[in-house]
Amino acid sequence: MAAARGKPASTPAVRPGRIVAKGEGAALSADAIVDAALELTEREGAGALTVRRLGSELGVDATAFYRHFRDKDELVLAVSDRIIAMTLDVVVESDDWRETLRSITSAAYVINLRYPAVTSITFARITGGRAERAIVEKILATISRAGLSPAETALYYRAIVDAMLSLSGQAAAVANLEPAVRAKDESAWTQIYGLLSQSDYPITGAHAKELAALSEQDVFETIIEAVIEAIAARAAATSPQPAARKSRAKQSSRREEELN
Amino acid sequence: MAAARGKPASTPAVRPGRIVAKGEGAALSADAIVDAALELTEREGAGALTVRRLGSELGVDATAFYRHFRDKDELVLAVSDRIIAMTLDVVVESDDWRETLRSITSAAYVINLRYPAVTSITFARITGGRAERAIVEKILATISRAGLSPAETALYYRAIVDAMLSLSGQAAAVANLEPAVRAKDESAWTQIYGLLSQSDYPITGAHAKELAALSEQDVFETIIEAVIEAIAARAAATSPQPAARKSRAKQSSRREEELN
DNA sequence: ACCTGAACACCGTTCAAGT
DNA sequence: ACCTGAACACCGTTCAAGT
Repeated sequence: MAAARGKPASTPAVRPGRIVAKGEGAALSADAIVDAALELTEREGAGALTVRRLGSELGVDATAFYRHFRDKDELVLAVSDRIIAMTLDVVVESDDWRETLRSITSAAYVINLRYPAVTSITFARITGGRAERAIVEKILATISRAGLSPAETALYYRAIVDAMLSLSGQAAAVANLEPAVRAKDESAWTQIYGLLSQSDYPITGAHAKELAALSEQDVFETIIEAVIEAIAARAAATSPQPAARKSRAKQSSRREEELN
Repeated sequence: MAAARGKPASTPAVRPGRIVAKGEGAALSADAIVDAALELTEREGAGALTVRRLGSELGVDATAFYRHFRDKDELVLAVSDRIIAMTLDVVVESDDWRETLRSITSAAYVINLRYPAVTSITFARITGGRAERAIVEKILATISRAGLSPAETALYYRAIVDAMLSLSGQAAAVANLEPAVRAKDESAWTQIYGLLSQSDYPITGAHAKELAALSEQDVFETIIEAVIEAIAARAAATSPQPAARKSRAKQSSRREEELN
């Protein structure tokens, strides 16, 4: 809608010629397209992420896109890698590997939900890009500090990452729903499950209020915490220093350093 | 392709008239459309689940569909509820609430993956249907047996269900990829991450072989097991009978009955 | 009461043509 | 070297018309 070719009426001081309405005068490039895709999808939601819409946003024909990306899939993976880069930017490293994992996973969750249109398409994909390689190395290095075997380190790496990505994907899918559909689903615990016959669904009835009160982020953190605890339990069970066994209780992160 | 109107050449003994090629002569109905959607999507994959394709499969005009469902979303939720019913059919109840949760979650995972096209659309949705209400009641009843407070029962219900659904959705999204794209992504641990510079990505290099060897189902079970252990740990920490504290070690399921 | 079929407003993508 | 624009083969959905 904004800068469609042929009606630049609302744009003041339009220069003549072919490449007129291009935002800020930047030349079309892969990076400029990724920028526009991020900005457009955050501003207008999942429905706006089309090749045609991107073209009109950048003031070029829709098909100019194919000069810079093989197809839409390649663009979406590039955008995803940029989102991972943003995640890495806000991660806080800690001496405690548990705290570092919490920082990485919650940063990923929050930032993925700023871009649900992209997240819902890429949460089961591999970008292979620079940021993805960096976050893989960082998560593996963090889990390695717990002291598991290589096979268990790999298994729990995947457990953490798949939980983080799949729950982000699920929350993103909810965010992408049309508002009316989303409202219907979100009110289910009070509007559907809260009104069921107590004799047919007694346990549901007994928990409907508590279920309605939960936030998606609480659930996310509960699952991540369960996986972190599983790593700690495995580490304690296989630790070469039996003295470290009783680190179950909360201690100051100073004390944890000895384990890393 | 199969029973498209106008070329019933391959179908023998075709009756004349308007409602000719309708499969098995059954009248068009919501149930028949759900049947056809399940069968079609399992046989031909995600791309086949369109209103037009469903019409030609059933030997009717594509838009006849709108006589029985408000829109495609309503159909997809009805199909999803049928998939939940299939899951309930294979669940094995155990005296041990942990075993019952394992049975429910792994049944859901396996059956969801038989219908990835539907699962990838519905894994973040609420059907509100009969089967969904039954599985909600069953999972809540099972977790209740662990002896948590109502608030914690609700929290861990959501943790188990969200993990189960979101990981099913992620695996389904992978299954829906075009074969070439899927093969590229699945070979990433050997083709991309296995070939990185050892000096830039030392930890990744040290774990690439182990990462490539993991199956998605192993990861699924690891996450579910972590949540089950978290429930058991909370139950042990808040148990009214301190004698039950040492139920950590594996015991015969006979003994567990006392806790339920 | 139920089904048909033309039509609408979209998609991603290809390709010959322009500059 | 890069962009244009017509065209292709699709989508979900609406609606007046048929039986």
